[in-house]
Amino acid sequence: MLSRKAEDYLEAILNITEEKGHVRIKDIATTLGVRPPSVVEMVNRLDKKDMVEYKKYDGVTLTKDGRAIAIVVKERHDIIKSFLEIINVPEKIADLDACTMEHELHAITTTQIKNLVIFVKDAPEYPQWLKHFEDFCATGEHPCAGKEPGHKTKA
Amino acid sequence: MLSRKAEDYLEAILNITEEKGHVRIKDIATTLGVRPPSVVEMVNRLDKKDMVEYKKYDGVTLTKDGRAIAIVVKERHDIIKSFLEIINVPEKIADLDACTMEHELHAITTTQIKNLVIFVKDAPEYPQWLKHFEDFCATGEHPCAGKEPGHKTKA
DNA sequence: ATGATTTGTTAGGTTTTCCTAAAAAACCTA
DNA sequence: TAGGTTTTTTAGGAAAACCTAACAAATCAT
Repeated sequence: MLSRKAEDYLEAILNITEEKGHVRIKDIATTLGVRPPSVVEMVNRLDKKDMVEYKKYDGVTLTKDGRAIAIVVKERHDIIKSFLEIINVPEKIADLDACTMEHELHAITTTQIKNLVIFVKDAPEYPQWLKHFEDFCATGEHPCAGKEPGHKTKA
Repeated sequence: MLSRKAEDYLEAILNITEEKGHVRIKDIATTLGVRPPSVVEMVNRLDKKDMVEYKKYDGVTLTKDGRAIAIVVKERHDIIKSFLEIINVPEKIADLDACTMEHELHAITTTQIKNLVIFVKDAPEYPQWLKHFEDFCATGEHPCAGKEPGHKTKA
């Protein structure tokens, strides 16, 4: 198993690869907000674990394994970010917090968040409950409170 | 600022205090799945930061500051766990993953998750959309698909 | 093509968090 | 209370991430 940080590096390498085609130590350092020597150290470790191929003074490339992990992490990131945006967390904060949550969640949890995202995005129309949720966030009142017969707190 | 781990220790100490009244090194070790020397080390550090009071061979107690932090973390934990259970993550997994998520989320994110939880729990009745979500998880089909006029993917 | 600049690497050091093994204190029980 | 058990503490060490400072390689521009 890789550490969170190792996963972060792989994800960054994937992103840079997709954006620029080839990955320099400096790019990784900038992306992750660390200094070049830290990158060299981690890249060496990832190389030892066959997650990247790395030759001194040359670029870094993901191996099949490394790429697979990077893609999984990135997908988790996107799903979590989508979920956060659904509940009206601003985009930038959603992106940041997705970075925190993208590691170490149980597969079932990720699946359920994913289900919720798809449930909302594939809905025939913009869901009523989300409109209600927005109202609720704004006013603290249930838009449909008092209209219903039963008035229990949860099932 | 405290590290995640430091927060975990404070939370554990709070929980043990509430359950047992007084906190032994061994209890913390068992709760967190670490060895006693690790606990002694951390407790010393927390003592230096005035988060706990600790006297050798005697118990550990939270200071006002330590208690305040522990309570915040625990509340976040409970909110996140509630949210996960709403989207049908099993209780034990929800509890575990809440441990991961309870640190380092932006205040806005926590607030929005909290809003969602309250929105559901305070609803006049068990929400229709959650029933639909459950159906969707089971079948992969929107219960109301095809019934609506507009058929767009999201707003 | 050589000197300056940028980029990358090495060396050495720090902090956090964990560990094992061994010593010390506290505790129980006969 | 003496002996044995449990708990706690100390000592010493390891791994993961990070850093700065200094050196080396590569690149660029005249």
